[in-house]
Amino acid sequence: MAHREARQRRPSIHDVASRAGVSAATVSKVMAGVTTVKPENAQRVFDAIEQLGYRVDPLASDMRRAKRRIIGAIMPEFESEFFGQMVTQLESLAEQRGYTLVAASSRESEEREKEILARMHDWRVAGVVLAPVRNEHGPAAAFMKANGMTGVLIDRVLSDDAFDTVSADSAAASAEVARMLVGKGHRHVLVIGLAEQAATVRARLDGFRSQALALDPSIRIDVILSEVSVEPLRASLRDYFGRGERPTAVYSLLLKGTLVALSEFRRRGWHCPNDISLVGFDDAEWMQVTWPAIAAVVQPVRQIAIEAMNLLFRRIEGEEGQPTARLEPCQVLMRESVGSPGNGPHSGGGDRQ
Amino acid sequence: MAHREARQRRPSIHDVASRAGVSAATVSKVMAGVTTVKPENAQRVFDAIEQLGYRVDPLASDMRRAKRRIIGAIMPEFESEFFGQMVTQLESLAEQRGYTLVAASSRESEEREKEILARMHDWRVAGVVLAPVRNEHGPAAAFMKANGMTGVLIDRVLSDDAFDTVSADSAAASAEVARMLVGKGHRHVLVIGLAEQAATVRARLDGFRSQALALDPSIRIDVILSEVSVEPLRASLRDYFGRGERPTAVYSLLLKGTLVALSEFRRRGWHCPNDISLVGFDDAEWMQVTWPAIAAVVQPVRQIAIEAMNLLFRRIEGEEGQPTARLEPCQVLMRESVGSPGNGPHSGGGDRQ
DNA sequence: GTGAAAGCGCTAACAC
DNA sequence: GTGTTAGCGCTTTCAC
Repeated sequence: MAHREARQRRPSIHDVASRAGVSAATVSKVMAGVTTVKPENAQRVFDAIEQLGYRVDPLASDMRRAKRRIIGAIMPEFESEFFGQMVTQLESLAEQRGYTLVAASSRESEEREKEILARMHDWRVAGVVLAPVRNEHGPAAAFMKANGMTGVLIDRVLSDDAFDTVSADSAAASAEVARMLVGKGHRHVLVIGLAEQAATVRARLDGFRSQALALDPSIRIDVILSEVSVEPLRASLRDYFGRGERPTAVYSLLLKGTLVALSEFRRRGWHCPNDISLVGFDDAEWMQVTWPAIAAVVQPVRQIAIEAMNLLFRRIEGEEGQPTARLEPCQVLMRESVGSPGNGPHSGGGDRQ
Repeated sequence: MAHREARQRRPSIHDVASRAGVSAATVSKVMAGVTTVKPENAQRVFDAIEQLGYRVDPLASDMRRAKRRIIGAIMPEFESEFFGQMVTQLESLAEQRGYTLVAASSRESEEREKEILARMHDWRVAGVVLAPVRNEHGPAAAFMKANGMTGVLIDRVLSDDAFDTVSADSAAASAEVARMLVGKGHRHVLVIGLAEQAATVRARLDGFRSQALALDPSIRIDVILSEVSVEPLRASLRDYFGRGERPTAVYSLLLKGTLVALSEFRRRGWHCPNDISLVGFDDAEWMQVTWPAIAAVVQPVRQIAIEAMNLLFRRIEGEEGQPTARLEPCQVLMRESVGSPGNGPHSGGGDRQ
C-alpha cells in the first residue's frame, strides 16, 4: 500500500488508466474481470490501482448501470433486539452480494413509512425489504406497487398478491404455547396484544385459540387487544385485574405487552409462576436473567432475513411468477415464568422481592 | 397528483424541462429556489413537476456537487437499545438537514470497522459519525485521519487530537453512583467491566473510585475487568463469589455486565437488594419491570446525537479550529435494586420464585 | 485486445 | 432571465 497523504480529489479511473498506459475502458474491463485483456496490460492496471490506492466510486458506477446496487430496508423501529438483529443480518447479506444496505426507521408511522419509500424510490434502489408498521395493506406497499418497485415484505405480514412475504410462523408457535399451557393445567388464560397489527396478531390469536379449544373446549380465553399503542393496553390490563379477573396464565402477543404484563404483576405483588404464569411472543436477552426467567417465543430472525434476501434478489434478477408467502418456524423457549396453576396462585403478594 | 402507471424510466429533469418549455438548467434553478426566474416560467415548471411526479435523483445530484449529502454512521452493534436509539436520532437529524444517513454495524470488530470506513470513503460521504469498537485510537479513526475525512467520534471515546468527540460524562455519573452507594452504607463494592473499552471504562472506574474513597478512605473496592468479551467476565464473577467474597453492592460498568451479574445472583439464589445491591451503567426498558427494578445510569442519547451532528455539520461547512471533547451529563436512576446493607444480606437464597 | 465516444441525471459557469 | 456547454466518474457499445 502506497502511503498517500490523501486530501481532496481521489484518483479516478482515468488516473489509473494513464498511469497504466491504457484507456479508462480497459481499466474498467480489468476490474470487471473480463478475460480478453492482455495479461501484461492487466498486470499494469493492477499495479497502478495498487500504487494509487484506487477504488471505484460506487455512486458513479451505479449511475451508469441499469440497476443500482443499493437495497433499502425499512423497519418500524431500531430500538428492539428483534429489528436490531434483523438489520444486522440484512446488512450482512446485502454486503455479501456487493450491495449496500440503507436502513431507515419508520418510527411506527405509516405516513413516515411512505415518505421513506418515496425517498428510496428516488434513490432508485434495486429492491426494498419492508417491515410494515401495520400490515401488507398499508400505503407503503401500495406505493411500491404503484411505482413498480421490487420488494419483499417481512414480519407483520401474512401474504400479498404483489410481493413475496416472509414472517415467523406465529400461528404454529401460538399453537405450541397453547399445548404447553393447557398441558400444564391452565384453563383460564388471558391473551393480550395490539389490534393495529391486525393480520399477524389475528394469526397468533387464532393459532392459540383453536389449539387450546381443541385440547379442552371448556377452556376460558380472555382477550385484551389495545387499538393503537401500548399505554391503553396497560390501562385495560389494570382494569381487567381490578375487576377481580384471575386467569392462571397470560400470553402476550408482543414484546411490549410482556413488559406491561410484568409491570402490572409487579404492581399487584404477584410473582411468576406461583401467582400467575407468563409467556411472551418475542424473546429478549434479559428474559433469561430475571427472576424468574420469562418463557418466550423466539422468532427465527436469521432465517427470515436469509429467506427475504433470497426472494428479493431472485426478483431483482428478473424472476417472474406468483408471489410466495413464507412462514419460518419459531422456537418456544420454556422458562420458569410458566408453572402449573394451583401451586399457590394469588397467595397475596408476599412482598419478598 | 397525476396517476402514473409508473414502470421503467422515471421522468428526468429534461422531461420536466421540455414539458414546461424551458431548459433543464432553468428547472434546476427553480428547484433550487433561485429567485431570478420569471414567475410565469417558474409556475410552468412547478406544474410540469407535479404532472410528471418528478423528483430529483439524489445520486445524480450528488454526483455533480462537490459534497455528497450522505452521512455515514458506524455503530458497534444494532441490537442494543442504546445504539438503536442513537441511530434513530442520527437518522432524524441527518434528514432534517436534507442528508441521508447510511448506518453500518461494525459488529464489535475493529477490522470490520476499518473496512466499513473505507467503503464510506468510497461513497465520498460528507461526514462520519463513528462510535468506535474500542476507543479513539483504533484503526478506524486513523484511517479517517489519513484520508482527510471529516467526522465525529462518539460514545467510547474521551478526546482526540483530530476529531471532535462526544460522549456521556461517565466519570461524573460514576461519582454520583459512588455517593449513593456510600450514602446507603455500602463499604464493600464490586465493580465489573470490560477492559477492552479502555478509556471509557477507566473514566467510569476512576470516577467511582475517587469519589468513594473521598467519602470513606476505608471503603473496599474490588474490580473485575474482563479483557475482551463478556463470557470471561461471567467466569471471573462466578469464581469471585465462589471464593466467598461478599460485597454488599455491585456496580456494573456496562449493560451486558449487569445482565451477567443478575444471572449470577440468580444462580446463587441471591435477591436484590436484600442479599446484594446492583447498579448498572446503561438503562434499558426492561429494568423497570423486573422484580426488583434495576437502578441504572441513563445515558443522554439524544443530547449526544444532537451535539455530534452539530459539530459534524459545522466541520462539513468548513469550520476550522481545535477539536472539542464534549461530555454530556447522565442521569442516575435509583431503583429498588439498591438498598442498605445489613437488611438481611446473604440470608441464604430463599427460593421463592 | 483496445480505445473513442456516448451518456446515466444532474448542476454550475458562463454566455447571450 | 435563460439556455448552452461542460462535466461529476464511471460503464458500455462499437468500431478498429
